[in-house]
Amino acid sequence: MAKTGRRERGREQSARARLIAAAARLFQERGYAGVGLSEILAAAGAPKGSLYHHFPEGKAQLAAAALEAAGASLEASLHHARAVGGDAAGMIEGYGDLLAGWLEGSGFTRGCPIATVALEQSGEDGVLSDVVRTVFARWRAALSGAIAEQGVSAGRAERLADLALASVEGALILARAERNAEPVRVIAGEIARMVRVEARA
Amino acid sequence: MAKTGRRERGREQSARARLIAAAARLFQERGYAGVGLSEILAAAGAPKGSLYHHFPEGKAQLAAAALEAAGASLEASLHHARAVGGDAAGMIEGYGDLLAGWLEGSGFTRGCPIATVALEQSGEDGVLSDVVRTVFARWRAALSGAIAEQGVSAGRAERLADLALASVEGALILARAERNAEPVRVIAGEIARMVRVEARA
DNA sequence: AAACATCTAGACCGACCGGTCTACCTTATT
DNA sequence: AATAAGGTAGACCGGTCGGTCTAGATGTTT
Repeated sequence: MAKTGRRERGREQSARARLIAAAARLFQERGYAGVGLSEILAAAGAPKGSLYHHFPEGKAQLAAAALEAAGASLEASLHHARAVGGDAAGMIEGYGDLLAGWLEGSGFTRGCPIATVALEQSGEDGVLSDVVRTVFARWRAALSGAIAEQGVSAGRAERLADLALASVEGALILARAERNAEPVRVIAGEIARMVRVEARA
Repeated sequence: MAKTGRRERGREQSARARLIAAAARLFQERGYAGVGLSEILAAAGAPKGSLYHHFPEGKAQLAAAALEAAGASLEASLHHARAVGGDAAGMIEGYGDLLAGWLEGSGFTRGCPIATVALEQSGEDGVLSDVVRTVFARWRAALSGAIAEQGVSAGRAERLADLALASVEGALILARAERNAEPVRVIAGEIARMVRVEARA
């Protein structure tokens, strides 16, 4: 009656996990439409049968799982950055540093793990749009929660969280285009400074 | 010896112009890889022969022309917003209003005309990356020039221009995901306020 | 060991991809 | 009228797309 993951006992990643990881990385680099199944399969070292066994609805379902995983991972990093940085401003700085590091470490191919796919979705419909929405909502909640705890009103905290999120997302676009991660750190620092001022007031 | 456009005498757009306009719109909505040539051709009402006559290097060359055109158009709007808004802060607010309006008017399918394509390019190579880089550089120059004219030091003006550009770009991502253009206006207003404070100081 | 569900493996499919090529139509030049 | 050039039109091509399907390997349960 066991339900999940009773096969591989910790030694290697399951095919499912490898597919998610490969898809997340490739979609992050070149977007949903820009990556074919064959490339994901090759990167994951899995045949088509495995893909359609674990994700019967195909590419879209795999992408949804990949975005969810990437979103959860970044959310965890956000909470971690806050614990390390001490306050909300430190959280924002840590967030910027983390992403700037990813960018440099990957030769400027890996920015925000969901932004590219988010922008490719034009209509409201589709699983992917839903996932994107909830991931952004969770990131914003993490940010605004931390800001509100510093004595900023809830409404103002939400605005600042939006601003922080948007600024870093935008900075990632510019940084990738210029192949220079500095703007990400600078802009995150700028917003962090702004949050510190308002928290003190 | 006439060189250009001696055919259609003002009555209709040339096939070339229609191709650029259709491509710009579709790439803006769904990215480079997400749109096929056949769709662009259908939207422009042109056959393949025309495409490859005007753009011998194919899809990439058409996309480069489309991004360039969209970039120049938005740059002009930026200068216009400044003239109307009076100062750099007004320019930023006008910029945000313009894009928020686009977003709403298109059912949240049209955000930044180059961001989606920009994010799909992972390597440094390629014509498209070059075009993206120069378009961003021109937008930043327009912004930082306006800010610097208000008595802000050149270096600081560049930082603020980066911040404004990044914030609005990021806000467009969030706004599209949520199908709500408010964040764009709010964030543009926030940055405009920030610029006003620094200009006064 | 027999039966079973789970998962891997990849051949195969029709549709569509970007790109090439030839034929033709229209206009300007002579 | 003849010729040349600029531009339009779309059939056609090999390759790749996402997706389906059958077969078999791998355990697990009885």
